[in-house]
Amino acid sequence: MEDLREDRDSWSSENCSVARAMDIVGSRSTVLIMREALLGTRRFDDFVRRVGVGEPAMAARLKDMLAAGLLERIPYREPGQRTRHEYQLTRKGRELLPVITALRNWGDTWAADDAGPSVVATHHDCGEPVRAVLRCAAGHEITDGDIDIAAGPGIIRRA
Amino acid sequence: MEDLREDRDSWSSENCSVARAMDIVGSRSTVLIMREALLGTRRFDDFVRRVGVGEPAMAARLKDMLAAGLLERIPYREPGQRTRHEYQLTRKGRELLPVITALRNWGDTWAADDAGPSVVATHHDCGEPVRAVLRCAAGHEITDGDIDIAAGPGIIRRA
DNA sequence: GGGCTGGCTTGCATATGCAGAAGTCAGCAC
DNA sequence: GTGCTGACTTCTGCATATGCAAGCCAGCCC
Repeated sequence: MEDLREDRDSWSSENCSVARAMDIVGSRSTVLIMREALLGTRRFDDFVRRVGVGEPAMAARLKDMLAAGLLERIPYREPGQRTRHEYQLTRKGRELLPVITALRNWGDTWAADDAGPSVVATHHDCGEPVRAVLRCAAGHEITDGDIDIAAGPGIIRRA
Repeated sequence: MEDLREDRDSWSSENCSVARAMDIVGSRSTVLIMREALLGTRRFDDFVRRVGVGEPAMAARLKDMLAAGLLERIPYREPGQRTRHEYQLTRKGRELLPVITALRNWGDTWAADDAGPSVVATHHDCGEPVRAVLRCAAGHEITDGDIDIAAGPGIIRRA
């Protein structure tokens, strides 16, 4: 199996999924909004208060995230209230959970408060803490970065 | 098992590992430098060329990352050359691999080029593709976000 | 039809990030 | 001691992100 790290300059990073993902969720506030959305927050004011960002910034970020398809705007109506809109995660947005979880794990280990982490994700069925881990399609868990980098269909080779 | 999502306003996000992680690795260029570092890049010029960022920005980012402890500056000497320095990942930096992998997975699925992903991480032992997945300490794989949010030692309650 | 409230928008000032071009510096080769 | 090269630093200028304060608007209540 070829490992592309051995000749890094033989292929370019123009087509890079990491870069494209960062173009969409690469800012601090977008990630914190995702954190809150994954915790169940759906309303504008709650996002503003819980994320700790100003209203103008929040409105701009939510607009970007709607355009990116991470959230969708759903009308709802509480009894005796007028129609409002809430922001619900799309599948595209929900699937960022491993990213947020990996970030939280890393932060818990390397940037935690002296008191320790404030929250822990646990498995609903068994109550054990949940972590983002690397696993191959054959089911093996990857331990010390025991991976190769192989070419995908969209690779761009160069001289 | 209590689920903190049920009363989100009973605890604050001041002590948030996600936010702290984003303070360190929250910019696009930092993540792309991590991508390259995890692919084996160690020298300034290579980082500049492969990440596609200007020299001043790269110098600033690398300085931040040294200060954050993601990289360390190691002197080396090629025969017939003067002493130089290269940037090696620390353990703290290497452990961002699940974050980068989760981002790459997500980008491959939701923001890929028509041609498909350019590279795929594969398990060195078996050659199967590697993904970041959620797993609990008891070994169960988490499927549809089947998690609760429990209090950690550093939680900050409020009225 | 006037007030209230949630959900924004506008305006202004500041801070950070990045590109591009050019200059600096260290030290081995010669 | 001069040239060369990798590794930066400096300078200028623009674009984006964010904070704060204030204003606007829709529509249900009364």
